[in-house]
Amino acid sequence: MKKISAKAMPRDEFVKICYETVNKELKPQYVNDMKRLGLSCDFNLFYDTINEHSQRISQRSFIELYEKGLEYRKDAPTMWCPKCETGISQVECEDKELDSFFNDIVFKVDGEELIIATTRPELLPACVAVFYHPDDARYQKYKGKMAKVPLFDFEVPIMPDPRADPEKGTGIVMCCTFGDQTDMEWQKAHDLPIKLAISTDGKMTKLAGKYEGMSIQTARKMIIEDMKDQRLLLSQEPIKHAVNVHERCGTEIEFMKAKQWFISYLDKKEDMLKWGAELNWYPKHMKSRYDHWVKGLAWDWMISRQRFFGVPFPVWYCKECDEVILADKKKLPVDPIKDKAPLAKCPKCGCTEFVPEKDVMDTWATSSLTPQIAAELIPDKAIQKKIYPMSLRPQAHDIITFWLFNTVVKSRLHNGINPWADVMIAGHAQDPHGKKMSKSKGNVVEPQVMIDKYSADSLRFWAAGSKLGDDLPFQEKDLVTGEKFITKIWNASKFAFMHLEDYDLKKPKHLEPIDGWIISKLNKIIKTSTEAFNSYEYSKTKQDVENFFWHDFCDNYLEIVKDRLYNPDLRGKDARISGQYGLYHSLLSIIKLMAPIMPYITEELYQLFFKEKEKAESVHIASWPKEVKIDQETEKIGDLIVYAVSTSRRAKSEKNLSLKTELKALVIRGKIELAEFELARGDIISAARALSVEYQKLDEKSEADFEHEIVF
RNA sequence: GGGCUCAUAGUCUAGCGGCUAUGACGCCACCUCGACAAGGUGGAGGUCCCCGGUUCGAAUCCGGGUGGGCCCACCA
Repeated sequence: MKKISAKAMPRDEFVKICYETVNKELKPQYVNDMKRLGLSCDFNLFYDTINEHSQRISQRSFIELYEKGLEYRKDAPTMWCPKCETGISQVECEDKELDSFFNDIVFKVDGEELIIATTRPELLPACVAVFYHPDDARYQKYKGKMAKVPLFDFEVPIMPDPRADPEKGTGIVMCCTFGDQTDMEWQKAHDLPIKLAISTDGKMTKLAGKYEGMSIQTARKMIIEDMKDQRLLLSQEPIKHAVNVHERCGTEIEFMKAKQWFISYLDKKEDMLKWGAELNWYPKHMKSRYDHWVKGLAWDWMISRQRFFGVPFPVWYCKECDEVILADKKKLPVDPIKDKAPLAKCPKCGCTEFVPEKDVMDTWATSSLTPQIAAELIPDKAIQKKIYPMSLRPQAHDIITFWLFNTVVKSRLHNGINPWADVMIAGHAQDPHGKKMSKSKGNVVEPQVMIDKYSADSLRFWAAGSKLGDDLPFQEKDLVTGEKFITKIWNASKFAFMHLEDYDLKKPKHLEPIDGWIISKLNKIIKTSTEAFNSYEYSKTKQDVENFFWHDFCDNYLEIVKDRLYNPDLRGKDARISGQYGLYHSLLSIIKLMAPIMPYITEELYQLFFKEKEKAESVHIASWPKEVKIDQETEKIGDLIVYAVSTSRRAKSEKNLSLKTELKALVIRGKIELAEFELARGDIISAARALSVEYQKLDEKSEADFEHEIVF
């Protein structure tokens, strides 16, 4: 926060401060944040929407669309903050509940009283008409008549219009050209005169007569007082109503008239729907937001803003005839305020003086070009072609209607193609109560603080925890889960590496059933995870891998394979190699599957051990694990081992005994053949700590798959 | 007011026609098992928001409510 006002200095100076803030403070901070978050980018290449490169492309876009006849400039109402004295866009507004009064004031028709309710009596001098609903019987008699405006004593027509709500106030409404959105629609629809009662600095204009120069609030008060005195104000009803205020200063916004630039696209709604349908939406339902937005479009795209900082329009106007003079496309970017127009005289009238366009483009006019801006960072045209159109736009759902939509529009208008194939729409982190985080509510959690306190991996682990597109409430305690996962995978890897020191990557002559079991289960996880990632369902991958790692791999597999790894003399060398094989491949795959979600810990483990055995320098460029085959028979034997182990654990736990307590005898019944059981016997004895293990085959028709008896 | 979406243990979440409803945090009991007590084993805790309907069978599908979220519109 610089706490400076653009009004207090020349534009040059203000813009310079903006540049310096962006380049020296914000950009390094953002880049640092992205690196810490673990974003994998080429940080030598970046754009911001205000640097020369982006300005050039943005201005070129403006010129090209103008040449295609897709842009025009005309008078239009614009939202205006009288305090900041600037035009503002809709995104800069917010709703605020304010106390106000419905004032019943007296208009006169042929000497008779006509009562109209208004919250804004100060706009009376700008009154241009009075409306009632065409079906409202009460007011039919006024059709075609004139109403005399109180205090100001001029007459305005009384007309029917369906936008007048019979239920509101007295059911009859006054229209002041720049009162609100509806007032402006009326102005357009009935071709009413344009009257401005308020100037750009929020003061009453000379239209207001004796109230000229007063602030809006003072004028409102004075007019109410005067009407009371003259018995023109019948009553005041206090109401609460929502008004649009400028989010920075909380000032009620006004509407002003100004010349604005538009991109003409309202006639392309059908095409827009087709363009949207050609995108692959993840998740699918997000497309409706796009469709709904397109169907509801009512205006062309206004791209000009009356602000100081932004991409300038590459435009001058002839001082005499207002002819548009465009910049030379080869000399972009230009700032018309500083630079000279490319012509000596106006081609239309010959005038030699030009007026620079002072407005700047709305930020979305430039942000909508991000695919082109990014692609053109690389000079090689062949590579540019590879990059644009792009494969994916990742973004959140709140800006589908502007960032996503506008980008599609620009790409189509310029090149006739969609900017990307897929769009992945994520949800938002919310506060612990499911509310949107916002500075004004004071419920914002800074990711950097959480990364400092926990880690980027934990934060990412948490963020990957909800379904794509769903919002996710943030609670700090949820980051503990990620921390625990990191510790667990560190410890499990430490154990694995210890036993893999002498492993030469060879396949064992005979694969023990539990080793085949973990590999087969692993293959299932690889399959589902790969499918999930391909449709951007990262939360499914996260959950599958988490469960597989923690329960199948750590709780069961490691405990069972341990004995063979520690005691090659007792269990045989090849039994140990079989364990090493299962251990190596399952852990490596877990690390690879988890790498996109927890890039730091997985890379650390890869560097510590796997790098010298595998070809790739980093886990993040290593080949994605391939599924081999799922072995149902081996899985059945493995399941029986796991059953035997967990059933003995439960028995010990129920007796409050240590898990290392030895069992005198363990009887297991299952559906596998005795010969198959013999392959599993060794692992069961060691993992269950049973002195003797007996197997009995269950009848195929038996309801239970497994049974057991335990003697302590 | 409109669109989309969500509702599952104290909290967060998975499942989206058929197992005893998943996992995590928290809670309780027990356990120093040669990776890990930042752990292990087990346990308690749920009218799967409400009301109807379809179905042999609904947390899951359909209709109607209620509540949350985001976006849009309104705001005389």
